[in-house]
Amino acid sequence: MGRRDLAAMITPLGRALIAAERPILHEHGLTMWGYVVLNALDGQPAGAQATLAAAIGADKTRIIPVLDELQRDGLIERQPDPDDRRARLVWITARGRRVREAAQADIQRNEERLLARLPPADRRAFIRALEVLSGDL
Amino acid sequence: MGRRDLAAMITPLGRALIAAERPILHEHGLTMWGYVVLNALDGQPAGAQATLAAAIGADKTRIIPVLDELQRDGLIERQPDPDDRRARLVWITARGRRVREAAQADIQRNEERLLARLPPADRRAFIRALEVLSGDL
DNA sequence: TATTGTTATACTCTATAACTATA
DNA sequence: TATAGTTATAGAGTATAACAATA
Repeated sequence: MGRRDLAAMITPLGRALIAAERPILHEHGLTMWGYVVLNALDGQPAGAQATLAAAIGADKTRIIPVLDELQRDGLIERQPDPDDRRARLVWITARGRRVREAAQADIQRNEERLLARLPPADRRAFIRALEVLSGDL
Repeated sequence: MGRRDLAAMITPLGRALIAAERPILHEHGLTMWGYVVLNALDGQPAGAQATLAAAIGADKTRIIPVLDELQRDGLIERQPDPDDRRARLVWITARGRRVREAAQADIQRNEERLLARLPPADRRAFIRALEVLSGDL
């Protein structure tokens, strides 16, 4: 009898990680999609909403309520593109960066507790493998 | 700048694996849930539907159409439990076992192509880590 | 009264279609 | 005519509520 299917191991693990993230994000006043958007915007120059949607693999209609909320909370800003007034440029604010970093610190602290169950070498190899395999999806 | 979040790497990877499985399962006449059910039943003694649902983390109502279809295709059988006639015992048939094994062989063959991108040591460590981390979810 | 399996209903998430304003 | 953003609608997937049979 061989190994279990990768998907059968990875999918529940991903689900568990998401479930663990949810309350942490909530403490920082973020939704999952809000956090994804902040991660995509941080370190990037201002771009159009369509560009952002494509970058995170979401429908353009999907992110609109997310952007509305992030803007209301002062974590991002939006402004019509002077070169093409159909488009709206989006960028992260200083406050958005701080919130994103604080949330990520808490999330990764929690993930470290899970990773602690692995021997150090396996743990480093696991991260390396994930970086490779999730490289170009 | 540190590593990416585990969930941010694992979730898209899981999604990609599921997407790759779908057409393979279709060739074997299986749905994703049907395959999950066959995997849960194989090697197990006949049990009640509620037990099965709990084992795969699904709602008891969720699996009913799945069981109907698997039974129609002769991959499982159902019979009222003589000791508690409210319950219906479910078990996999010989044909169900053959279909499950054939599907899994194709699925894992495909997964191996993905894993081939990793150095052999990392690849073994990755599987080991997944087995550990997905152990008790 | 509680539980198994079932069906019917409601809810959540996501994608598609339709609208506006610009190009 | 086509495209960016938006809104409204519809679809898929899932969970919740209600029911019949049995305990």
